[in-house]
Amino acid sequence: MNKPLQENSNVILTKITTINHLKQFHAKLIQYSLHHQHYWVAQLIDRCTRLHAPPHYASCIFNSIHLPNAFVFTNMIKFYSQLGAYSHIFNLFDDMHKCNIKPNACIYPVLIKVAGKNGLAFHAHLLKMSLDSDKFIRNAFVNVYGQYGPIGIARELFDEMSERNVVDCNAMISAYWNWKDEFEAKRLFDLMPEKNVITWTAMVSGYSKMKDMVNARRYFDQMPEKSVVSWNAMISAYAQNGYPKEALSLFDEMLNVGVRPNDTTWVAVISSCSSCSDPSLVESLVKMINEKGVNRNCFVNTAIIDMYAKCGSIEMARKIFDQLNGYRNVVTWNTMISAYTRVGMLASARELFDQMPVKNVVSWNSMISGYSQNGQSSVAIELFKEMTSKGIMPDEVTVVSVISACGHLGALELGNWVVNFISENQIKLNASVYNSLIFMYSKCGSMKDATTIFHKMETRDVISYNTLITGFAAHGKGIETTQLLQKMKEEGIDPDRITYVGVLTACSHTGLLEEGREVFKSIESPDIDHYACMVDLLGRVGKLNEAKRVSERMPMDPHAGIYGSLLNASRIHKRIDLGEFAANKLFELEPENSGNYVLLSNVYASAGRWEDVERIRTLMKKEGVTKTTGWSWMEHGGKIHKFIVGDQSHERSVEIYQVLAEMKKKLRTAGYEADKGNVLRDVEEEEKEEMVGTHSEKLAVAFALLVTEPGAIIRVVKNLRICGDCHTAIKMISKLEEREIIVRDNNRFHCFKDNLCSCKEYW
DNA sequence: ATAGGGTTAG
Repeated sequence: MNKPLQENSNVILTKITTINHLKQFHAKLIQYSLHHQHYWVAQLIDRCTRLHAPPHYASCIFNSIHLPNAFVFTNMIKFYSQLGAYSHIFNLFDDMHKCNIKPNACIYPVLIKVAGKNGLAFHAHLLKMSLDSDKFIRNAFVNVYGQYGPIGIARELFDEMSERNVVDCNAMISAYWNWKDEFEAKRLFDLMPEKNVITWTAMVSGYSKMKDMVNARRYFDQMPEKSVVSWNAMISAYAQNGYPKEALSLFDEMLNVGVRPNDTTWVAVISSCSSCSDPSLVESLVKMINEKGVNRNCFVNTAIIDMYAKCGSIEMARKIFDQLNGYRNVVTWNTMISAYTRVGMLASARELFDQMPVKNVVSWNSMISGYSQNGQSSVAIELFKEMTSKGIMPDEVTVVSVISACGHLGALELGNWVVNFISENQIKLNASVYNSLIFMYSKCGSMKDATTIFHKMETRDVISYNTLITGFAAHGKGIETTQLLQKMKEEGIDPDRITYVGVLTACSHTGLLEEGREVFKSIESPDIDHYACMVDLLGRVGKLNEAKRVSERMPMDPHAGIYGSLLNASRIHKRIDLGEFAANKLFELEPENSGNYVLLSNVYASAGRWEDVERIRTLMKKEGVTKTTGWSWMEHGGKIHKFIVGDQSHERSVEIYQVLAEMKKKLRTAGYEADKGNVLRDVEEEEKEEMVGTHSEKLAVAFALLVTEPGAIIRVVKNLRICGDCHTAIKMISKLEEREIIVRDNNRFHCFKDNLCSCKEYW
């Protein structure tokens, strides 16, 4: 019965389309005692490869045979090659030698593919064994060099071939596309005497890679015949280049002409659906998947998890994730981790991260960027340090997140360490890396370095411009931002809404009224943030009535930012009536934000109305509103130091309080008197409680004074809300000790020198 | 075939 079964085996095997079928078939083989035969074991393993069965299942089948032959070994190697499990493959190769099994020719292409970046060494090895003349092996090498480079060698091997068939030409075309050589790919395509469906599909995927949708579609439409793979290539082209709707409609067309989708099609379709963020679309797709009995391999399941996570149901995503126990790969884990970090559920993400059996660089990146994007920059940096200490090689994505985290913290020393690390380890510098560097340098106060990086770039994109513009805005350089706006238009880069927020903010902080008006007029459809910038600009230059009019006449409902600007302007220009109006609006919009009470009392203080200041203070106490305190951060010696009100936790606390006391003494002697009106001021209480209630920013400043040499620049970073007396204090210190002090107060820089502060308008 | 990155904010 063995013989006829083998003859029909192809028919039987192609009917196995799910892992459950495979298991049933395996049971049948055991029933007929055929499960020890080389032929059937090899076929089963091949099915495992095609169906993406879990590794333990395949290795269980493999281990059930006593002495595998070349066929079984080859298929098992193919299985591992799909998983990228290189160590397993080389172990199997060694085992073959130990068992004295001569590898047959068809194993070499598999091994060469797997050898990947080590292809060169492997090539030399095969040359020594004089195996390089085999045409399959040559073709495999064209593929390997085409993929990993140098492409010149691929071309040499291709040229040396005595006769080149379609398969060889296809390999070469794919190689050109891989190196984005559109010209050579097209030339070879035009030269080819005969082309097959694979040739045409390679052109579709090639143009898709270049994001050239017009040509991709042109070749797709011109194809004499289309396979499922051709349809997949075109659907994926749409999916990967940001046209999910087109991908889905092409999928409909595919179904209409009667082409049966395979696993790959489903993955592309599901991921298109993820980008549409349309829950009803998700429901109908899931229904279709269930009705059609789609083989839910690991890829399909992972795509489904991602789809649920991106379309709002993180619980559903987690439910499927839990059901896949034992059928997950590293991407499945990463998908779930990113699902959590995207919505800020860092604890859940971290739990999975710590639990996952195998991590890759993406796992680390997801977690690091998760922390960085959710305001936990220092944790991001900690995790990065852990990563490098474990010898895991960061890539360009890692450094982008870490540099951005350094920027948020103002951690310049650490940032420079990362820059050094990048050049030492030859990490690729792409636009994102450059952009993150521009961000970091401008956040750390060095517009010079930021500008240098900006000019170093070969091509700048809208984010490069936005980042630099925002940097100049924070440094009170208005003219520079309008010039950059001009320059980017000349370079053919369209400004977006963030560009305009940056330029308008800069105009506002520099008092460039007319320029700001011009810029605002040039915005096609200004959104609420642009209106907020205009209100801010008008308010700061003293045109308070016009500012209020703009807020009333704009086409959308004002948000807190608008009233915040009005309130701030009222403080600067001592307009009690408008201040009260804006504050009342803010109390309605943000009842939980205690900062608004403080702002209103500052308005009263600016006009010397101390009874009202006192009234607000009592009101705050009565309503149980407490000022939320934040940490102040600074960087010294590559380490981040943080301080909070009444902090005694710093290892140098005693010295810090001594410096603080000296600072006060000096200020007293110099005739400094505290600004009476500032509700944040607690000088008397501090003295009563022996400075336990000291503000975090004062502690940070004291620490900075302690650790830096006189005359050096002090860099105080992050969350420094330097108000009234602290501001005066720093100004006095800079004069007394002849130091330049740079202080960052959220997004603004204040340079204290010679009793001057370069950001005066802010106060 | 599925996963990860850079810019805004009173």
